[in-house]
Amino acid sequence: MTELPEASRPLRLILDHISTPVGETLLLTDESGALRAVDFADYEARMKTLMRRHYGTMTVEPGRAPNAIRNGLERYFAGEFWALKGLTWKTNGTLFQRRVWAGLCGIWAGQTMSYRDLAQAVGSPKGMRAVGLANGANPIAIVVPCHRVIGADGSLTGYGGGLSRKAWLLAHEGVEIAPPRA
Amino acid sequence: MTELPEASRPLRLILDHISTPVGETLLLTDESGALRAVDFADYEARMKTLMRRHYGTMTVEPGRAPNAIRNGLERYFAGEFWALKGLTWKTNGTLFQRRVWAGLCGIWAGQTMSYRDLAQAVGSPKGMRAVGLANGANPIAIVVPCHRVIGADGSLTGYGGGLSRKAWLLAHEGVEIAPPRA
DNA sequence: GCGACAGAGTCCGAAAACCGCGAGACATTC
DNA sequence: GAATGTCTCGCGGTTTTCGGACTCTGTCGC
Repeated sequence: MTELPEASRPLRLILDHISTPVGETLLLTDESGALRAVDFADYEARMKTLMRRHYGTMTVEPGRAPNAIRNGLERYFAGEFWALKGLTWKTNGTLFQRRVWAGLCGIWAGQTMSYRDLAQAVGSPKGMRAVGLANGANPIAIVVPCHRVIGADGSLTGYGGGLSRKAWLLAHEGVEIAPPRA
Repeated sequence: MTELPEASRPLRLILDHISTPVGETLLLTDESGALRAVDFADYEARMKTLMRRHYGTMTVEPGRAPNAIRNGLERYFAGEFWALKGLTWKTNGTLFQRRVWAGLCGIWAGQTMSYRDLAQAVGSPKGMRAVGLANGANPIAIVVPCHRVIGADGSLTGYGGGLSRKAWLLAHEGVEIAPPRA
């Protein structure tokens, strides 16, 4: 992981919870109010290792995320999908990861994209598998919509928070997906 | 956020219902107003898997089909069989399937054809069974009259929406069919 | 640093299963 | 003997399934 100049002082993060239709969800924000992570409560351990990889040492204390962020998520779950567009978030991944995550933000609610096509879009036509990895390393679930990437054949194929959540989110956005293979 | 090229946007479909003498019926139309599927409400699941096979992922939202289509079907059920001739529909099957479906449209109301003869007509003299499959995969019931194909011995033999509907439709069109059993 | 390895994928080919049928071979019924 | 019924097989296009090969990147161990 590249080190960034800010490393001088450990990052101070604030941990908040909200409850959503897909379960208790964690919000990690920094002192400037920017979103640093969104993940599901049952994956808290993974989120923390991810944060540590990206930011080295840091402090985490319980608190309340800015209202803009809490409201944005609530409105998303109420059906106003565009409410996530304006949220400010920061990540610290590799160049390739940032490209992928940026690409994700180009997929609107109700759309999907295959790993292959996303790989092509970010300039690594054959890197669909790598895109899968970068996707899985996305720290900001839901807001950076990694759940909108599916297999080239239209199957769900995988999601860090569990396939059922991915299915729920896509259905919520009005996308028809093949049933989980019977 | 970087501008990313065209995420392949899934097909947007509109789902409408009409009630007919053979039961509640589903109409699926696309944004251009073309018919993409007609099926019976109690077979909705099958219709969706069929759509998914043909179009991959898609979004489906309730709405109203164009009046031309609704009226066409109503007039058909009122006895004006030719009212379906002008409707525009689109399908996405294999070459063979398209040939079969095109062949179906050559059978007028009041006529029937055997699977064998239809197979011959589309250039696969021995492919009567394959014709049966293609027939069953016809997404646009009634409008593409797959119900007008019957066994070589004049029996009904099969229909995706149930034999009773096939019998009703043929009777409605004035075709005499041997009674189911004696 | 360097190298091995795993992973939220995809394409390809082959084989098998699936059927909305037909025809031929027989058995059974008047 | 015809008429009717059951059975078996051949037919041909799709779909599904299964392996295998190929690909690119981040991580971890040395």
